[in-house]
Amino acid sequence: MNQPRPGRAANTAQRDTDDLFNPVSLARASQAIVDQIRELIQDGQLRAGERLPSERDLCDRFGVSRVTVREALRILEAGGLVTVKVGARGGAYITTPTSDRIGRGIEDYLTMSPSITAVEVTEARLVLELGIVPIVCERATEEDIARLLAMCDEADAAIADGTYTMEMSADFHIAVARLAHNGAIEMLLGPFHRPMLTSLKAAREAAPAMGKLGVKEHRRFVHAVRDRDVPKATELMKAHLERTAARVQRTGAGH
Amino acid sequence: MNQPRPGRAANTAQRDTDDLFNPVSLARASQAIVDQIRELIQDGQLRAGERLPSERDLCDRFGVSRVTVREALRILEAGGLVTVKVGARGGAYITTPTSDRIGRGIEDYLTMSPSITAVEVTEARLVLELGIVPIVCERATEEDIARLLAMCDEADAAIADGTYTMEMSADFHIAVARLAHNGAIEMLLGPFHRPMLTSLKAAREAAPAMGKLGVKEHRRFVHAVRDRDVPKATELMKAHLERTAARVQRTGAGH
DNA sequence: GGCGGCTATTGGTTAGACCATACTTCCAAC
DNA sequence: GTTGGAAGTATGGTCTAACCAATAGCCGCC
Repeated sequence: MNQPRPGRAANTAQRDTDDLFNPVSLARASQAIVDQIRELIQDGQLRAGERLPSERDLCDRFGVSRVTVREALRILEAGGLVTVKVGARGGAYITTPTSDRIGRGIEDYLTMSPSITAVEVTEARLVLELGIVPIVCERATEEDIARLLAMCDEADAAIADGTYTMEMSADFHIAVARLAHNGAIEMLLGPFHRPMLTSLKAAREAAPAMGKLGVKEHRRFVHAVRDRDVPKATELMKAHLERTAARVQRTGAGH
Repeated sequence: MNQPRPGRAANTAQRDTDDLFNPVSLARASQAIVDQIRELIQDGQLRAGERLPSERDLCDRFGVSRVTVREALRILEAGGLVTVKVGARGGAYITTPTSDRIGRGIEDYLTMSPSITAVEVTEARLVLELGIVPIVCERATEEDIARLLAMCDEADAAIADGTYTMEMSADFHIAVARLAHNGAIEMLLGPFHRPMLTSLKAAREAAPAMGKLGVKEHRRFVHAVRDRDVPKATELMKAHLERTAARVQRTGAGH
């Protein structure tokens, strides 16, 4: 187990004296590169918009092959830390993670983790959507409220047409979340809607009547927000969401 | 622009008849592979624990080189959808994303997105931590409460030693969140603590006194939970968090 | 019966090559 | 002079072929 150091490999910063329990191998050069670049970004030594050296340059600097550098870039790209462009003046540009990309990860987790039940997802959503009501009541501008009411009008029209969809309801809730004017909350709440939609679509018995009642509740909620009536808005939203939650529970925990 | 089909490349499922607007190149074979495998996972055709074919097998099946397959695997791995093991019987195993990995993404977003201020992060945390109080009061078992009290005891001891750290406070809050017995909430709340810690550490004037008061508040909160007194527990947690929030705000929005 | 080494499988990495893309430059035609 | 296109160049995307490293499982020796 302690031969004269076999191959190439930038792992296990080898120490000759056999002092006990030395760290045991980083294994995977690409990950080491990722860590290094990630740290540079977090330290602010690389800022959004800046361009990393070309892949071939990075090979020289890190002392690895292009394949390895490219794998590192793929990982960083998957994490939303860089975007890669082709062509002259192409390369890896530092970028700040978008809520979309992170949302995808959260959504994957909510959807695919077997330890997360639909009931839990619903509950978490309830915590978030109720929690923001006071903030929304405080910050919503007249334009914000007008926009929400317009959405209600559209929804009513869609119901009359028979073209109302669950997506429209989800859009309303997302629009409400946006009124908190808090990017962190928006990012957290966004990913909940697709999993909820699939849960609900599986359970859409009596959809038209449901939709009609839902829009009515939406509108009353907007009015409460307009009146800055936090308790009433909270109460309305709670009833609205719990009715939805009941439907999810009735359908069982399946995703 | 319509030569006899230049090279290899499995993109742009070429159609000879020039019917209008054919899809225009997937650009990046590795991404196409990722999409395919991701879909198989979401459809349930690949389940957690199952093993993908070896890289060399996948090359044959997808008709691409090993480099390309490996890039795809790196992306999937970064998203927490597979883990790759080396050696005989190694390979890519389907896994369900862990909250840790997703948390890393959220944390990156909270930390690095310039559009997210520390104030927003604090506010989002407040929404979550207050929102779960009723759930915690309902679900906390005697053992849960005993464990929280034990943490308070340890914290007191650490304060006496002068070894109390912000991490211990964060651990307490994480433990509380765990009592909601809701994986989704736990996943959302976890990532907040590291950004908060760095914000707070930057601002730790008068840390010792601070810590002492904090632990006292923790203990009173646990007592309220034990008594299933939702309003009181909420009130205590709110005061506790808002005191923290005030410190963050005083220090400015810097991350 | 248990232990140690062989072997096969499989991921990790390298090197060098070629193609596709997109920006730059420059020349020629109007 | 302006404009349009052609050549040049930098850069990512992919391929091939090979070797190294880690691991599980088998087999033979003691």
